[in-house]
Amino acid sequence: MSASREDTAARRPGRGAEPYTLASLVEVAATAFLERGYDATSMEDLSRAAGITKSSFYHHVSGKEALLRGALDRALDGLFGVLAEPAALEGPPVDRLRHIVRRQVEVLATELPYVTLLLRLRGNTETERWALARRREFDQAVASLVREATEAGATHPQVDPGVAARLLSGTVNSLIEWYRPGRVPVPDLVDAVERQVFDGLLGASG
Amino acid sequence: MSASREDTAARRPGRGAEPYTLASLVEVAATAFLERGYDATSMEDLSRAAGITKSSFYHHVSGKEALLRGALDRALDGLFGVLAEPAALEGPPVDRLRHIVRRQVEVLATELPYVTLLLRLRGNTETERWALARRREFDQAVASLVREATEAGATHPQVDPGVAARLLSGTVNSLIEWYRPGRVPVPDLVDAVERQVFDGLLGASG
DNA sequence: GCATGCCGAACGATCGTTCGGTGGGTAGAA
DNA sequence: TTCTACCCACCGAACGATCGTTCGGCATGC
Repeated sequence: MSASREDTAARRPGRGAEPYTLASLVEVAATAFLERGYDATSMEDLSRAAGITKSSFYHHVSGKEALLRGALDRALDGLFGVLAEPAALEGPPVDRLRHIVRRQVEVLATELPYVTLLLRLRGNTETERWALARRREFDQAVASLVREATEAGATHPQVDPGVAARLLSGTVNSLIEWYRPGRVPVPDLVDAVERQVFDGLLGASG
Repeated sequence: MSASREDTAARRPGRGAEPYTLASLVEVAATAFLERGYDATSMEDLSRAAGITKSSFYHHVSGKEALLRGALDRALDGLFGVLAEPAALEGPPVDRLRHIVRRQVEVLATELPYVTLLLRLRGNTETERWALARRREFDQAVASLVREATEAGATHPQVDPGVAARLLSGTVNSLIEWYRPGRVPVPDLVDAVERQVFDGLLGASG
């Protein structure tokens, strides 16, 4: 019975506004980090974006690193969720790779601020290094698939599979540098990236 | 006779070590920025990397932003130098594009720390916004070439040329995320990127 | 009356930058 | 050669500003 505290979670604050949940503040933070960068964004900036003072902001969040951690968690959950999908686990390597690339583009577009934060990490703190390690796991899963596809004779034999995998990831991840919601429809983006990655600029399936 | 001061320029310091030129300190700084990021790198870090104290460091450099400016200048000079080469100005659009991509990879590999700094800018200061504007010029020159190639019927007609150009730049620029000198021979890298960009993973030229 | 959301003020730490001084080497006069 | 004046790379210490974070108090609603 002493655990009845959880039932009253997500209570409204005094005024009629929406409550400041951790997730909502992580969203605010990630959006700000996307524009100015993590280091260059102060807690003053974040609290102002949330509409409260800096000290009030600390009433809801334990610190700056917790916001980073929350955002990175969300990004990594999205990416690893793709790897767990049935179409990413069954079938010929090339088809599985194709599915992962398409879904990864969707995740990048949908979770843009979070994934951007993940891809810009430098590994300066323990939290950053932990996230970088998990991100490396994801990249290595994709690299393994590229290697399998190469061994199956589906790709350029002249290009080192490791290098090819890095260029593949680089192409997909470069979306964060220019894509912004609403400009290009996500389905069009998915198709464009798939063509560019598998067929190149010149095109093979004429 | 009061102008004879210039003749004694580039004099050696007391000890037999090499002098601290602006270019040499920019190199030290860019290397440090590459690892930890610009904001996260302190002047204390830089001076320690140069082997002198922070105050001595300021004897040779006017400030942190001057180091950034120097590094960005070097990166932009390298990139625009590629655009000025004869092979980038004459011939069919696709051939010119191919040459630019190949040379751009070489510049990225050769000037890695400087270009990395350029590609990670957020536009927080006036200097950063100036460099971003010049970088946009470069990207637009490449985008125009992609558009020309598309109009000549050399590329996928289904993909928007603007998106294709961004993916192209993204693929090339993603090198800074993983390439480090000595791991992969530059000529191999150039070939791999060219194939990936123009023919894709699957390959078109049998 | 008590918990909770909010705030102003201030904390210590660290940042980029400045300043006064010092020591060794050099050039010029004796 | 010796003396002297100067220059310049170098340094320790401290500056003001800003950072992330903490604390004590005020108001509101159950």
